Amino acid sequence: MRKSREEAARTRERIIAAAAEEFREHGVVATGLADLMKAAGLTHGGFYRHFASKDELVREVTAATVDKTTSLIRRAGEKRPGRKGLADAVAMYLSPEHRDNPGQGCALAALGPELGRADAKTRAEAAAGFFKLVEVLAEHAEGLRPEQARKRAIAAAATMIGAMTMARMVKDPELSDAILKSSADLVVRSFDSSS
Amino acid sequence: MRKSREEAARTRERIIAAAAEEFREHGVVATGLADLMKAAGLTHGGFYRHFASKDELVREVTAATVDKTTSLIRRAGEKRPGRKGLADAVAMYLSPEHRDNPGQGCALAALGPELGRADAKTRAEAAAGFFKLVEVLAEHAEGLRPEQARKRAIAAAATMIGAMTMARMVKDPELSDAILKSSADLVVRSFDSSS
DNA sequence: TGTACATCAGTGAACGCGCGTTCACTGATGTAC
DNA sequence: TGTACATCAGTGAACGCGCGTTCACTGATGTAC
Repeated sequence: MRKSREEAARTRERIIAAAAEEFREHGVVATGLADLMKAAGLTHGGFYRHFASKDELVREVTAATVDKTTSLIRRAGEKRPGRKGLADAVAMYLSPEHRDNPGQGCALAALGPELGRADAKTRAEAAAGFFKLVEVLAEHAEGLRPEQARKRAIAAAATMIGAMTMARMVKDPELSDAILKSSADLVVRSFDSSS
Repeated sequence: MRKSREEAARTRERIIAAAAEEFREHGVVATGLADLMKAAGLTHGGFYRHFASKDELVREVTAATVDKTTSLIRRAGEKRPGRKGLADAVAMYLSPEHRDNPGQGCALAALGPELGRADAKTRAEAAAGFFKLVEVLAEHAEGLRPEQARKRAIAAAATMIGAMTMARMVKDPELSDAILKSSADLVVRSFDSSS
């Protein structure tokens, strides 16, 4: 039954990918290893050939997903220069598509408080992801001192994450859309140097 | 062993209070009924004399806690008129004390994504709580049309909840404080009519 | 290059444990006359 | 107001179940000569 190293490495990635989706969709604690291994097309016994514990998997998933989300946001913001790029990036994050597909989206919005209760390494990965998102946003703050840009970007990132979480919680589509729209407006406005 | 009706009613409240703290501190799924009943000074067998299921308790806890948080914020904002009252309310919500005591604080910040995955009634209670918070904030928006005030208040509430969640996740005290401070600044600024 | 042996990815059963829920029991409280 | 009986709040043991983790086993892959 032994598989080649390449194949084993691919299996490991498959487990991480399946876990990333299941965790973001149902929560970390609510997702069992058996469910998640089945989603990866395996039986649960093989899990420990790849990870020392569920916590280790959570750590790896957190690191992988926050990086991926940040890259997507960065790329969305690079298509047009300056404030327009910012608006594009924010619109992508605060889109109905992102709201309706938590399994593919931002881990900070899907798992926020749970990551806050995770072990130190996982929390550190999550925190690093948050500040990477902050950096991406800060790059779009033209005409502000770097220090000021960073402050605005921190608040903007918090707004985006809170808005996505609340938009998912509110079932009424009109109200949920309003949360996304109002928050996107605030984020873009928040980088104006005037106020 | 039978207890009087009054005492039984007090017991019920004690269970809700204990659950409210345990849920917000450790998460709903991660909190067992036995733990929570012990925290209320009872054995776990008596739980079902008061609630039909864990889900029913979650629903009641959600309704009770979001109401309580909103009242606290409202009261904090009533001490001084207008924009100053807003600043007071926001400062209370985004305080290090609130961050360091999730068990006593806002359920939306402590349980956000988990409430989004809860059953319809619980989610509705949580959503109602969110919009009550929005109303409280909107009351402080002087000089804005009601429609505009509501939009700003929605984004402000999302910012507050996201900021609290991230501030709890980020362990470095300086960075965590910066999240609270930057976000509080944004929320207060966001009600300026100029921009 | 071919052969013999060690390794180990993945399977599936099993481990102890804690989960939400049920139940028989207790005895104080509530109700009916 | 006093008595007899029904009710039911709370206890503690037990239910089946799924959890994270372990383990014996398999057979293909990797390694050594």
